[in-house]
Amino acid sequence: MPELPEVETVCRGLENNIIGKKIASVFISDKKLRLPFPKNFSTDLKNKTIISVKRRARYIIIELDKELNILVHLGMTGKIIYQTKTPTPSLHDHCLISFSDKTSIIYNDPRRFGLIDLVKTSEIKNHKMLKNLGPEPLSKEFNAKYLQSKLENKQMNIKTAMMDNEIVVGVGNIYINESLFQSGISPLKAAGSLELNQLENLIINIKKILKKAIELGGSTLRDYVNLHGDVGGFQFNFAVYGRTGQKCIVCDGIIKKIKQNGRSSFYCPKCQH
DNA sequence: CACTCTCCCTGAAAGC
DNA sequence: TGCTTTCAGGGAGAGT
Repeated sequence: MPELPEVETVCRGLENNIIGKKIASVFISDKKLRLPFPKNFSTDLKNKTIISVKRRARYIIIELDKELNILVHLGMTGKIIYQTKTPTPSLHDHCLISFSDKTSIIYNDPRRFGLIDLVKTSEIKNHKMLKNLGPEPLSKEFNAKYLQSKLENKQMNIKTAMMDNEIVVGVGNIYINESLFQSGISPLKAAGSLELNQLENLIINIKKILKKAIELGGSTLRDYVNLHGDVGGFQFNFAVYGRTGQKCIVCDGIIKKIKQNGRSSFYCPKCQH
């Protein structure tokens, strides 16, 4: 499941491989992703050149010439695969962009939770999916004072609050579970009840974990983009995620699994308070 | 306004 | 073994 580090990895891979290339042809499937493909998608893209690849939250923004941008969200199961030979669309391939040098990128997404849209440069900031997003987790803007101001008086549990994209973007289920564990904070704790130093600690751990994951993702970047379309050697050793019933790695507590707002939370009841 | 629930979707895994 | 059920989860929008 692509969380922010994976999206960042994909962006860097695209940056290294498709900048300056000219789009020769575009194929789209007849199935719709979270939203249908924009009208005239294929014809609008034809003969455009890739200028840059950027990321905002978990969205990939592929900038083209003529003030046009492809907005991509990988959802749960979306993948972008770069190929140097002419591909034929296979199962769950929903968008295939071929360049004039015969290379291509393929968007594959079995569950179709992903999203592909076309946005004018002047309209990016006001795009429905982007306009209400909070700060990037690795930015200076995401600090304890800021977080305290957003969480004060909130009764909602801290875990759910941290997954709210208006508070901070790109902190998915796995990473918030791990970050709360590293911070010794129970996912059940009311968001507004945390002390400033606890928030500081939580933020440090979120940044640390995300950075580490990006580093690991980055190290296998070449494989990811060019060969298999999956993250090969990228392994994160989770302390709590998916470890229901197993022993805590720091005390003799047993990892517990609960549901919060329809999402699984994993924590050690003995060392997270 | 604050918060929770539902839905979208397929495939892997668990249950029977 | 094979069928059925559950679960996974990002994010918008509906519901309370």
